[in-house]
Amino acid sequence: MPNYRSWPFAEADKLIRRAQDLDPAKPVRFQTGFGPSGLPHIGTFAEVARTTWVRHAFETLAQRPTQLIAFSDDMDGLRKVPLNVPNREMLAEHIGKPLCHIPDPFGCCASYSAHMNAKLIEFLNTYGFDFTFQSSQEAYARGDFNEGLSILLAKAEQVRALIVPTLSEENQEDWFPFFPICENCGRVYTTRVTEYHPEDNTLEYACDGEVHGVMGCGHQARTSIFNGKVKVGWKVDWALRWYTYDIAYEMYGKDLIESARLSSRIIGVMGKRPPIGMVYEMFLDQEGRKISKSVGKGLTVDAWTTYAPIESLLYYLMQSPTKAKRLYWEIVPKCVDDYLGELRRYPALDPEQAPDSPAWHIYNRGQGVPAYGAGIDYTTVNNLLSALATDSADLVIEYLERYDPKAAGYPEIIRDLVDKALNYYRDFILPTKTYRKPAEEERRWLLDLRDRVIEYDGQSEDELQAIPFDIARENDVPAADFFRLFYEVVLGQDRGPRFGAFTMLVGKDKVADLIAQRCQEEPSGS
RNA sequence: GGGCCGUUAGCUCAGUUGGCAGAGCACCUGCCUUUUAAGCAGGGUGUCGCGCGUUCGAGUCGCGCACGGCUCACCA
Repeated sequence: MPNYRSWPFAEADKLIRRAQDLDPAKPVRFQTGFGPSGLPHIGTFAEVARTTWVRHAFETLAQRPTQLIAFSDDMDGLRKVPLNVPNREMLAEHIGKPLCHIPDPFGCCASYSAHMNAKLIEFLNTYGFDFTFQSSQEAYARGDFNEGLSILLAKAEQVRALIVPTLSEENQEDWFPFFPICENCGRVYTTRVTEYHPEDNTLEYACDGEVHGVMGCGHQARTSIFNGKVKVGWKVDWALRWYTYDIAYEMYGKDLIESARLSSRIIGVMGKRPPIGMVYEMFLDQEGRKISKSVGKGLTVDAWTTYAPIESLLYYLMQSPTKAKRLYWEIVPKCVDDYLGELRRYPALDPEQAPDSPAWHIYNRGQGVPAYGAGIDYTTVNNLLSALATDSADLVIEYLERYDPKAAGYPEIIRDLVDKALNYYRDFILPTKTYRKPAEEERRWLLDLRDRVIEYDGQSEDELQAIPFDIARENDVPAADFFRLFYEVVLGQDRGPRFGAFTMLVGKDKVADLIAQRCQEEPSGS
C-alpha cells in the first residue's frame, strides 16, 4: 500500500487500526457536532471539509463504506440570549429550556433550533458536502439513546467520580449526569436529581434551581430517563453519542481537548472505546484573537466565496489544520494563486504522488481536477481590474486573453476569477474612487484628446498611444503628468492601462464619451 | 497551574522522507527614443528564538530553556 504523507492519510491510517474490530457490514462512522444556539460559521465549514477529506482518504485506503453524521445539540438549554438574533425579550422568557422547545425568534421555523438546523443543512448543502443530519432531540425521542442511558444510570456514581473533580466546589455536591426536563415549566437547567432508580430506569427530580436569574417552578416528579424526558450533561452526552452510533472518528477544536479526554473516559466506563480524534487549531482574526461565533469578526465563508473561488478556501483549510492561522482578507489573493499553482502542477504528478496534492483532496479524490495551464493568477486579474476601472467581465477577459493567449483554453476558471475579482472591485474599490475635476486648461487638453480619438480612423494601438504624447508635447506638459491627468479625471485613479491598447479594446467612442462626460461636469457643480 | 500552537528576510509566511536557506509583498537600480506602466531585467552578509544532544551532515529529529499567543482551569 502506498505511503501517503498528507495529513488526511495520516489520520486515515490511525482510523484503519481503530476500525479493525468494527462490524465490516456497517459503514465506519465519522461525526461532527454543532451547537445550534448560533448560526454556522467558518469553523463549522472547516470541520466538515476536513472530516470529509479524512473520510475520503480512509475510503481510498480501506475500501470500506463510511458515513458522516452531522449532529446538532438541539436538546441543549438556552443559557443566555445571543446578541445577534431578533426578539431577544421573547427569548429571555425561555432561558433554561431546550433549544428545540423555544419559538423561532426569526418567526419562520417550528423552533429556535429548527431554524438553526435548517440554516446548517442549507449551509452544508450549498457546498455539496455529503452528510447525514441528526438532531439530538429526535434521537432522544426516538429512543436511540435508551440503551446507553440505562448503562449511564447504572454507572452514575462512576461517571460522577470522573466529572465532579473538574467542577467548582459549589456545584460538586448536586451534580448528576442526568438533567431532567421539568414536565411543568419545560426547563432543563433548573432541575436537580434527588433520587435515581437504575432498576426501572427512572429518577426523581426537583425543579428548584436557578439559571441566569430564572428560577425553577418548584415542581417535583419521578420520570423515565427514556425517550427524551431526560438528557445527560455535556461531556456525558458526547460519550453517549459515540457509544450509541459507534463513532470511529471525530475532530474538534483545541478548546475541547479536556472535554474529549473526559468523554473518552466516560465511554470507557460504558464499555466501548472512544473514536480517533484530531485536534485542530482555532481561527484567529487579524489581531490574533479567536473568531467569535456571535460577533462578525474576521472573514466569513460567504465573504470568501463572494470574492474568491471556493476552492481557494478549501485549499486554505487543507493547509496545516493544527496550526493557528489568522483569517482576514489580505491572505486570500495569495491563497488563490497558490491554489492555481497546485492545479498547474497536478497533471505532471505521478499517480503515486497525486493523492498528496491538495487538489486531489479538494476535488473528491482527484476526480475532475480541472486543467489549468495559463499564467493568469488572481493578483493579475485584480491589478488589471483596478487599471481598467471597468465592471465588464467580457472586457477584462479580452484583455487577459491578449496578455496570455493560453487563458482562452480555460474559460471556466478564468471566468470565475474575473467574476469574483469584480465582486471585490465593486464592493471595495469602486466606492473609494474619486474623480478629480479638471482645471479649465486641463479640460481643453482632454477635450482635444477626445476630438483626435474620434477623428482617428486607423486600427493601430501605437498610433492611438501617440496621440496623448502629441498633445502633451504641444502644450509643454511632461507626458507622465498628462497620463496621470487622464487617469485621475477619467478613471478616478492615479494609474491605468496603456492608452492605446485600452482605447482599442474599450472602443474609441466609449473612451470619447467617458472623457466628455467627465469634462462636462462644471467645477461649480451647477 | 494543565494543554495546544508558534518563533525563518523590513512585512506575511513556505520549507514535503535530515542533504547548498526560499516565495509573495515592500524597497532599490536599470530598460523599452513613448507614462508614476496588469511590463521586462537585475538587487538578500537571514545569530532559521537560545542551549545541549543524535548524525558524515540539523531550519528539519531528541531533551531543556526563553519569549509570544491561544485554550481550559464557570457552563454546555
